[in-house]
Amino acid sequence: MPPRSPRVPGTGDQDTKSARTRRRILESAAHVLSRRGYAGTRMAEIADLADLRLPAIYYYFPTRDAIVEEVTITGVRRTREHVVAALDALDATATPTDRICTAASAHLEMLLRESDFAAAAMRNAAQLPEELRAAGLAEERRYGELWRELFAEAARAGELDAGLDPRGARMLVLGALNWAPDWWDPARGTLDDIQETARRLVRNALGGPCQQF
Amino acid sequence: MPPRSPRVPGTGDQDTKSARTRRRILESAAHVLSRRGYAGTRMAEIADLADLRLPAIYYYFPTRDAIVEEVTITGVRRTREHVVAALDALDATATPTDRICTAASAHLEMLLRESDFAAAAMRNAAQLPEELRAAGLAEERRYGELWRELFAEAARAGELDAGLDPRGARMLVLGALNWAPDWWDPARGTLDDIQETARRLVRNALGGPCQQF
DNA sequence: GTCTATATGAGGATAGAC
DNA sequence: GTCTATCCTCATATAGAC
Repeated sequence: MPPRSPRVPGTGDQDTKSARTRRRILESAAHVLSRRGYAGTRMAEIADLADLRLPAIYYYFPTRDAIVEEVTITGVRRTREHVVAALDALDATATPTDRICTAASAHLEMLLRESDFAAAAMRNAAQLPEELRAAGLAEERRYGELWRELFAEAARAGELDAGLDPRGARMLVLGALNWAPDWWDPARGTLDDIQETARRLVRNALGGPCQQF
Repeated sequence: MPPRSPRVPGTGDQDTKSARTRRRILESAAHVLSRRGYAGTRMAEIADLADLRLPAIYYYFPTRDAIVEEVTITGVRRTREHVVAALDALDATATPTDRICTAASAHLEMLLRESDFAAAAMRNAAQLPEELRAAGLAEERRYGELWRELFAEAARAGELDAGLDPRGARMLVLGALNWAPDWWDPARGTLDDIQETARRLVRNALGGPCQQF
């Protein structure tokens, strides 16, 4: 019998062997998915990475799409949780601009270091077949809402250049971050470097009243 | 015998029926490729779109990969040509910042309106198998060089925030643009609107000495 | 020269017996 | 959990038709 969903919703699975194997499958799938895209993701490659024989996967998941669905939804959820945690850790004196920069930094961290899940989710959303895309929609909306709110706060505070369309600006910023897995090379610069550059670039970009200091 | 390469290298094909059909195949392939990704691109879907029976494609191209290769290389080349043309049309008084904004605007135009080729090339570069990626490398490098030079000019002129890593900034900007096909919806705003937002966002982002005016 | 109908064969997801 | 079998989808080959 495949392991059931975790009893404590936010906490993750128990640590039985079965739960570990299931996790290993998902991690492998996330890895493959993030580099090969939806259609290029082969069960055999997932199995290899997870160090399993292919049919064993069917003990844990009914279909390939079920794996993809769980990976993408998890990717978005974890990213949101990570970003929320980073925002919550901010001082109450942080400005809306600070909050956007912090969110960008956390988003990038998730994408580049924490988890293939995030990369798999963000990079493939547009390529998923209709049913799968629909399954992830609620989670995506929730994360989108977070960013919409961040930009809305900045706009209200007069920290968002009034010449910018908020939606366009928000999507361009997220695109800049989401594209990073394509070119970022840990050998050419630390994660910290690129986060620093991203924060600075974003801070400039929002460009309310002159930001240089 | 399949039609030979055009006699006049820079000029594109003649307008024989054969040349038109060949073009139709490439356009269909670009369309499919840009939405489905490399592995998801089916010959049958290309054939449908091109209004041909599948085997007819093999009269024009030896393999699926040959089509993908031509689409991606063409996509990058056309984008570069379009951007170069936009830059050449600029006044001699244009600043390095103006030039970057113009390039960004032209890049976006290519991606969103001019051509599925551009979207197919940019969105799939990372997913291509080794041989295909190698085939497009020269063209990609050439386009990359153009952007590197644009940023270098800005840096020399003191128009690039000294706190920004030039490579990181450049790649983040390009990512912002390349992601646009994922979310831009012509029904929600004109191309002009998003170009305007992109130009403004980029101008802010580079953020040399204060840019507000 | 420009294509169509049909065949082949590989690779791949899934089923079922062990 | 594994091994083997099935069945399907797909790129590509072959043999012509017009």
